[in-house]
Amino acid sequence: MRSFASDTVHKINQTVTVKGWVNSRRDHGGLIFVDLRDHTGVVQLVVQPEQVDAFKAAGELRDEYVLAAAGTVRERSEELKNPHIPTGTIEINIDQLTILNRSQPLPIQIHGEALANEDLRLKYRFLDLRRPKMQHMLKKRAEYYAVMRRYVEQQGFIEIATPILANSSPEGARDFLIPSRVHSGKFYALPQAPQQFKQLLMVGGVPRYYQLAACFRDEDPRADRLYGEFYQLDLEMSFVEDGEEVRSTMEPLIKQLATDFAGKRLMTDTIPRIPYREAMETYGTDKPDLRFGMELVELTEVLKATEFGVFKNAECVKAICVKGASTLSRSQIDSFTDIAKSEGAGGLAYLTYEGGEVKSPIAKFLKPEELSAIKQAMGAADGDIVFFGADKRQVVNKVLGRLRNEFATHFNLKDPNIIALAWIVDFPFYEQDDKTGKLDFGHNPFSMPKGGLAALQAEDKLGIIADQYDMVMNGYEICSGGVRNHNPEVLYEVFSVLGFGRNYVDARFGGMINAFKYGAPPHAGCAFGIDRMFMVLMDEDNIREIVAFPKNGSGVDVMMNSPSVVDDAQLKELHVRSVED
RNA sequence: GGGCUCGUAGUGAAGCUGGCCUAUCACGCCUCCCUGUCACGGAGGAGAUCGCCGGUUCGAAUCCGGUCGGGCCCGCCA
Repeated sequence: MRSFASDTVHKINQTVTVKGWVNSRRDHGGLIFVDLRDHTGVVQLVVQPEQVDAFKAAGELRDEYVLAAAGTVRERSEELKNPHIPTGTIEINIDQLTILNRSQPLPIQIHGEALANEDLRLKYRFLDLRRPKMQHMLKKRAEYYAVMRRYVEQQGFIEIATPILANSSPEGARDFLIPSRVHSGKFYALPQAPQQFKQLLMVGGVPRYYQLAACFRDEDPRADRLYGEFYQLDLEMSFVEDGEEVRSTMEPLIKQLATDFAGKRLMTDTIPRIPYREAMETYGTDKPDLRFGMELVELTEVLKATEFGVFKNAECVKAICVKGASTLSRSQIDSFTDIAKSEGAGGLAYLTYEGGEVKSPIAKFLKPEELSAIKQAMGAADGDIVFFGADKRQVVNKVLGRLRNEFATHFNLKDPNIIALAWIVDFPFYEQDDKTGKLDFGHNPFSMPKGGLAALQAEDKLGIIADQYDMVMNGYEICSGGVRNHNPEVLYEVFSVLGFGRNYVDARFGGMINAFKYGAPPHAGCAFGIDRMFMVLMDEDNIREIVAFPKNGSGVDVMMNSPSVVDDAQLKELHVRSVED
């Protein structure tokens, strides 16, 4: 009967068979130790020369050889116990040892601290996955899925699969296209999200739908964004007209994941709802990390009479107070200045509070009453530095928002044991392009404008609010959702504001809008980015660390060599011309 | 598409203000020794045209330009 490594500790004086990989071999000439590793851990095998065949086989072992070993579990004498491993109190005296398979010398080291380049790890992912940390990740991920499924099913959601071969959706991300063999010149697209299908399920009478849905987007990746494919916990509820119902339905799950599942503390038990504009003004971003304060403080009024040109000529002046920042060296401040410039700032003005006075290259340009008003508004004390942003409002928010984040990292304010959650609500329905001045959808064209048809008639289109909400976890957007627009007339109008006629809408979204004409119930939902949320819960800052087989940053699977060229015959069958043409 | 950054034995690092680099160290690999190790130890050995191409120079891992590849970021991600 086969035993796992970790179980053998409970089987003293029993005969066991263990199977696994050679973690290490210590050959003392007349006595050979083998650390055998399986998914449960490591156990020490002892091979004596008296067991002639086993001893001979043990002599041939190398790292990562695969073996089956049978023998008797013995308690080690006190001085031989190893407190560093869970099975260190026992060892297995081996009678029989079979080499099941051999391994070439490893291209990457899989134990120890020094990790190979990520690209090499991905090429040899099957070896990388043998590392205990990766084994733990895989197991934990399965548990994570189970927790989510259990919760949503308790809430009455039922899982329904939606098509993978779907339709191109021109308004969103770049599609992955699949040429149709049967219909020459036509294409399927892999779904960017099951958005339209899940809304159709609502029309189809499903009260609550969920799916651990694969989503496909051909956009350049980031550290927190996979290339190509990722998973969402996708949900939709019918007869819901208030997004609050969706938010309050899902909150307990996320809290449970943060606490019971990930073993962290919640920053606040009540999850704040922060309007988009407030988030932008207070944190300079719509995905604020709320584990720390350092909020943006408006100083435009305080400094409206200033004669300091940089502030005087700016549309907006704001600042953040960085506690204890006076320890920063000049060159460190310079590097933060570079960051500010990279976000569009002209420079980075600051006031240092030290020894009861203000030190700064700009202090002499400010009147004493201005300096004291700033100090008071910022709540600055000795040891702090106040950093300013003075520019167009949008630029100031962006620069200070970025700096807030960078300073928090620098001063270790991001406590990994805390999860800070927030709902960002009331997104603008439309946004204006900086350069072209053209209006476009801010978020999701399928969400309901607050106030419905009447609101869309408003003169100020930028003031129209979408019933749309995101959940933010420690500075990462982990969920996006909305109350959907289930009214065909309102939906046509939403596009009409941008100059798109009915024909346009019918052509692109005909499947869905047609359905809405046959008694669509009001509905709302959301989708959680499973991979990204898991990354945050597992304390990783690279999303590829928590995926078994991710593509690299160029969208290449370096292990399987995809994408790859295909035969001309295949292309011909799909009515696709080869690249040479 | 753009910006920044990295590329040195199988792996991870050092060297990189040009010459003493005939490129250093650790892990791994090979041979031999070793009966209580646990990342065993000991002796010896192999293994690198310093990503690639070009330039500057008496001389380039080192400086410059280009190129390829990785990473991070911007754009993009309804």
